[in-house]
Amino acid sequence: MLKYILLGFIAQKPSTGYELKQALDNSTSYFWHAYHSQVYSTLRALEKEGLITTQVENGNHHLTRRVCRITEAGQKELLEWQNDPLMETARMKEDLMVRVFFSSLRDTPEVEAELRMQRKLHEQQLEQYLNQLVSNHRSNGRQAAENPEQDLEQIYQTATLRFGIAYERMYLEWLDELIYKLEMV
Amino acid sequence: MLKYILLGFIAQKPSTGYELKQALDNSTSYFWHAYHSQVYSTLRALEKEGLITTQVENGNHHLTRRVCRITEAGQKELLEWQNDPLMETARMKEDLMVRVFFSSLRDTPEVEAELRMQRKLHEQQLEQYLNQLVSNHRSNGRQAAENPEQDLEQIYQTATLRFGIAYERMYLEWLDELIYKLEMV
DNA sequence: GTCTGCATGTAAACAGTTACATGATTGA
DNA sequence: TCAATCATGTAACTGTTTACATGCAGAC
Repeated sequence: MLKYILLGFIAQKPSTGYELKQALDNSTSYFWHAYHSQVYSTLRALEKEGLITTQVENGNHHLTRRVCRITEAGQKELLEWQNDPLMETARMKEDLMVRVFFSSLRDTPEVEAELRMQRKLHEQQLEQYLNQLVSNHRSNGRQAAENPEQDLEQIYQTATLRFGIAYERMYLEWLDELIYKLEMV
Repeated sequence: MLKYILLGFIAQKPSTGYELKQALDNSTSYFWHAYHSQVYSTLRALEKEGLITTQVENGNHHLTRRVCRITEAGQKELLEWQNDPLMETARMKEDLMVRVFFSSLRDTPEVEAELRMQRKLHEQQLEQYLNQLVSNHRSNGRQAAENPEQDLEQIYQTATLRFGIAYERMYLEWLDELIYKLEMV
């Protein structure tokens, strides 16, 4: 999957591995994550497949940046992937659920403490996403609907961010309900 | 993580790989999934680590079942894992979000069709979880609160199932909202 | 006799994480 | 001078998926 994410970003504009890692952290972190090591090795694989070309450029001073550009084959591959609809749902992997599921032998106060810790983390996550939504809104307002394609890009990118927000809100509600129930026991 | 899930189940009662795979499908599928191949290879690793012992038993006829039992070391390991609280949130990986994020160049009707397909799948998922909730409720009612530990087990297992349900509901709402927005464009 | 369920595994490939490794620039 | 940011990569390991592989029992 990372392959298509990188291809998607590079199709929008030529980028370096470092920039792609930043893009991942800033705009896809609420539905996909990767370490820089995986970014670089996937880029290498993409180049080997002929889907991108890379070129070392000397920026200011002697900073070396390797810029990746999409090839025609890469564009074709991206289109094919986009036109091949998903027929399954993603399988979730949620560490905390595993822990909760097997918590009956643990001391309830310790479980509660863990849940409260998670609550704090998810609260922070939510706040961060909300800030991002506001700043996206501002920058979108500025350069308003120049063409319909840009409009769609905004719709889709906002939609995924809204998913992250909805997820965090659901998570917080779930945590609160469980913490409440445990307090009653 | 699968390691601890298997250890958790085996701690509850000795089980075969086949039974564990079934337990995974029936009761943890909404937060963790594994193929039978991974179950068997993880069991092998667990045995090598001395956390479980396995024993081939002949059931009826000559069906061979390899029953896994937790060792003292295994119990210790499980406890240690339980007492070491999670300090991070799980990183989500959601294939559909990746597709939506990069959908601005696709034909909107095709995106809508894909979203409707996903809607159907998530609806089915939700229905299945709701049925499970009802049947859990029934079997819990029957053998009511004999001891507080069993009570807790019910609370925790119902909580994780409720998480699955809340997730699917949130997902459906999100899909509906996006489909609606795309229809307006 | 064919399909489903029970029951067990191996092997290869792919994806993802952690640790190792380096070095320049900028600002406090 | 110390920390942060920019910038790139490799190596080893672990986790996950897909495909291969087998065989019995019972129902239809």
